[in-house]
Amino acid sequence: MQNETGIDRNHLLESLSSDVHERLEPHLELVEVALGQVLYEPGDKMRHVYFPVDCIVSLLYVMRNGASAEISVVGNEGIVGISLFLGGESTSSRAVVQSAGAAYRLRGWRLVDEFHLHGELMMIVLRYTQSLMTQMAQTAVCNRHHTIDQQLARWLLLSLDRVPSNQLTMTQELIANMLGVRREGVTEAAGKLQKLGVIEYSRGHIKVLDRAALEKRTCECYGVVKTECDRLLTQVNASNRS
Amino acid sequence: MQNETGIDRNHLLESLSSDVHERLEPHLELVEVALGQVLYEPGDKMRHVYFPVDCIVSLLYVMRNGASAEISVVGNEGIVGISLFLGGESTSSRAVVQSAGAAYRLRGWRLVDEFHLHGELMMIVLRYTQSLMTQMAQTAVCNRHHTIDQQLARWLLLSLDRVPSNQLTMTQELIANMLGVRREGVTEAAGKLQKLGVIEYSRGHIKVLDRAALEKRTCECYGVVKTECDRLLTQVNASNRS
DNA sequence: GCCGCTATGTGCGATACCGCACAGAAGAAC
DNA sequence: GTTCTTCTGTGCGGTATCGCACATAGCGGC
Repeated sequence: MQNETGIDRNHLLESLSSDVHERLEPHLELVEVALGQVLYEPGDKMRHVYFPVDCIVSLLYVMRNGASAEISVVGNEGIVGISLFLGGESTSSRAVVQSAGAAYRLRGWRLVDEFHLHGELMMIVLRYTQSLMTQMAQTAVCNRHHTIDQQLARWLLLSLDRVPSNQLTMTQELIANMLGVRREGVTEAAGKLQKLGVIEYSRGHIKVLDRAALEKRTCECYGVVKTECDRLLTQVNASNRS
Repeated sequence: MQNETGIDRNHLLESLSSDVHERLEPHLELVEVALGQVLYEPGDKMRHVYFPVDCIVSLLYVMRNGASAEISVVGNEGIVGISLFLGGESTSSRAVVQSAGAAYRLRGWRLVDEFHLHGELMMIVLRYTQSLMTQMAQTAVCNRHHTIDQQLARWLLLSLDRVPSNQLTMTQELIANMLGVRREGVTEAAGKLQKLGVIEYSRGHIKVLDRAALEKRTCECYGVVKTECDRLLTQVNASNRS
């Protein structure tokens, strides 16, 4: 947390006042997580929570037949493992690293203890919980009503928002797993974007060249999620920054 | 809450210990809500929360073009208005009555105050929050991967679980709005079920004749939601029932 | 350079669902 | 009863996506 650049830190941790921060800091462990690493499986009792710094973690539901769908995504705006303080201790989805990078890790009970001290951390993580719910809701809507083209654009934007650069390391196969569609569908949609000069990609590396064009091609879902997250999370910062 | 039958009460309220219960009871107002009534619109600052008794409330997202999709459903196992204690105060979805009936209404700030007393009510509503998230997640998955037939079965089962009888008052048009599909699609799926003798319906009244058959025809989503809700909510009752 | 693996591109028939148009049928209004 | 409205049934062409098969291309290992 002594990082001076301000870009590769976790916003949730950042927004804590200094006393809470000092209580947690000794127990925060900076770890590297690898692409594809599973932070927990459905039903696993969680032992740690993670505060992503420059990694992205997807909450993914995997069906009995192996097909999957991304439920929501967590980056440096959030925290992985909220079911710990919600009281369920496990979820029905898998948390898998979608983009490798660093995260702060904390023993679950330390967060839960701090949560129950009933201070600002509680308010902050509850508001974050609501923003996650917004994301899940919009994922449901998007899955029902929008084309792969729109969903890919939404997915790229959501990922881009959680990463410091304009590059993603991600094969079309993996994106297809997240969106819950065929890989060929992603190939086609990505091909269109590349022809238009909006993105550029090759063998698992995607570079976004024209963010504004992506925003034009996506559905309203991205905007809804973005706006609601901003509302729920920046207000936290504002009210706690003294 | 002095109801002696035990069937038309709200489980969340029921599971509170007597002292919390006594604090809230004077402020609980038993109201009737009508089919189609909107409890709040996206962005509305919520003033009340509702504890359904024998009504069903859908959380529905309505797109700019008017198309819609149900995000989750709340019956006597839950509470409408959780964003109040989550801190957001409003959501991006609409809460609309899907099945008329009774609900206990409570001024929002009373619930929030009790929540911040940090007792069992907090634990209970947080666990309920997680069960709602499970439902949202599964809605997203189901929208992506399953047929209208399966989704209709899931929807009927989820509604049935929240109502004391085996009857629903609900036109195919409304079901279609919930599922986010064409009305004709629902007609076809419902027609199949009727031919098989699983349900019986006419002009807005649906009677479920063979629940087991419905469970066979639905996707895994129903089971996941049911199991997870039971886990999250009965444990609460158990731990608080002294 | 060559091999082999993984990532991406493409074509084709099948299908689930949509959008629309309209017909019948059950109640409600009168 | 007759009329009107609402709910349900059905058909048909269009399209997005699927499932599968296979072709091509970039890159690492040797």
